[in-house]
Amino acid sequence: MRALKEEAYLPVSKQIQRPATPAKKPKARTRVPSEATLNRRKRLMETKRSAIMEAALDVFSRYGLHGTSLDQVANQADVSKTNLLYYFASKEDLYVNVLRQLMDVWLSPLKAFSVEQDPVEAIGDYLRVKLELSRDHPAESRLFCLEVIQGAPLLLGELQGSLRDIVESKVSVINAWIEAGKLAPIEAHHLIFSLWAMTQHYADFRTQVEAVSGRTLADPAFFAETLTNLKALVLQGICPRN
Amino acid sequence: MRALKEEAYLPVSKQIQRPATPAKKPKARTRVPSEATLNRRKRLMETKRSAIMEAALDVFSRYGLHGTSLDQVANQADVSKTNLLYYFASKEDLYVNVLRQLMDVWLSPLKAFSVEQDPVEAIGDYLRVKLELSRDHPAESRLFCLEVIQGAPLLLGELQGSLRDIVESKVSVINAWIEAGKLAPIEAHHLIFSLWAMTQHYADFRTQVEAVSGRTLADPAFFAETLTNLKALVLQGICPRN
DNA sequence: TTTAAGTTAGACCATTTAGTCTGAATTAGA
DNA sequence: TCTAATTCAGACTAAATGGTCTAACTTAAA
Repeated sequence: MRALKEEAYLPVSKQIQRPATPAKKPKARTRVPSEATLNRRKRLMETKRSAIMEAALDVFSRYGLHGTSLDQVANQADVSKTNLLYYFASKEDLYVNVLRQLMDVWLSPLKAFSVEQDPVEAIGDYLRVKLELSRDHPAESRLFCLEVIQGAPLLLGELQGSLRDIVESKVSVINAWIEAGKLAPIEAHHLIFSLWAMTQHYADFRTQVEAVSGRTLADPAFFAETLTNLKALVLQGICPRN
Repeated sequence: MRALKEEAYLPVSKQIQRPATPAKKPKARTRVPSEATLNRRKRLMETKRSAIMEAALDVFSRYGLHGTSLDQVANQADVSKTNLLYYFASKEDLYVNVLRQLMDVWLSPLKAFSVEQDPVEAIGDYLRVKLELSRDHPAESRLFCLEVIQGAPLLLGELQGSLRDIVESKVSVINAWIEAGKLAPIEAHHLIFSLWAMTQHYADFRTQVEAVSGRTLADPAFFAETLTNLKALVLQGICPRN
């Protein structure tokens, strides 16, 4: 939601404002807005910007980049197309911005893993948090999936960079757990992939899950049942113990 | 690949051929093609039809329905656009045909489950077969995923019908295994969802898997490693035994 | 050779849609 | 009140594209 490079996103007119020389001709009474004013303005615009991006996320995640028109997004955001293009240079620009914002939300839960934790608890928590994301942010999950399926042309850098880095660091954590005898030996990458797959499945394949089982994560009982079963599967497996 | 209602797909000109009265005026020397001729023709056309559908699958799975143009498909299939539209009434028609064909391939492995089998073996085999599908038919996996993500407007009937039926019957099998003490108690639907998710992940998120791990299922060593780990995870879980 | 189906290139049309431009209305700070 | 940023409706352009149509060419069976 945050984490954007200051005014990088502001419309051109805004960007070139505030000349380098603070007050060239103070006596001339040319309107030089105060800091406070600029900040308020900035906040307002950021709010609207966010609203547009939220609408875009919703529509893009349902119809894909090419299946979505700017008019659709503008309608959904309750904004004129002209105004939309005042905030974003192009459809691709909007799409990229939505995707980048998404990555932040999407990858943060993994960062929680640390060697000091009890692995059973850590992984149980991770399943819960990811499943909550699937329940509360299905659009993010689906759009991410859509993008990756199509080769992630716009995210490849992120995937090979920050994602890969964070995964590697967590692989180390998992390996440490295994060496300490707290976890059965398993290749950590595959464990992570499986955790992702199992939890995101309930968002991405929600239609199929609902068609087959008649239920969704929105149903609290189903959510609890799902979490319990995923934990049992991952932690205990399906072969009876003793 | 098969299973289409006889001539249902043939171009109009073909369909209204062969008048009900077999040989109204035999002496008139009007060309009435022999059975053999018609069959050969039909085979040839079916081959070409398949080639077009294969090309379509490839392109659709990469760019989605809306991201794909008929020209792209025609080029990929090495056929003129006119010819393509001679075989398929419209882009949607082509798309639907590709999807339907896909479902057959996609759902067959699950049918193998039966109560008589040893569950460990059956589920291990299932993981292997599904992982092979992810390796050998990634386009099918991705297109299916794309369609389901977007609400499966064209497959919803199938999902609620034949898919649901087959899942229910396999749920019974799994429950029987559990009651026989051969499997730890787990909700069968979730087990099935997890098996799907874990295996298809390697096709659908192949880009991400490759970005993070640097490897794909095309690498035999990676395939074997993946299968071993998925089996271990599902069967034994990650908590150390004894 | 004749014929009909299959095939093609390419012109063509209609629609959608990304993006531009204009001119006016609105808002809010100075 | 005055000004500049913001917002809007709507006309407009340019490109892409689904789909039609035609006229010619190919193929293979009769």
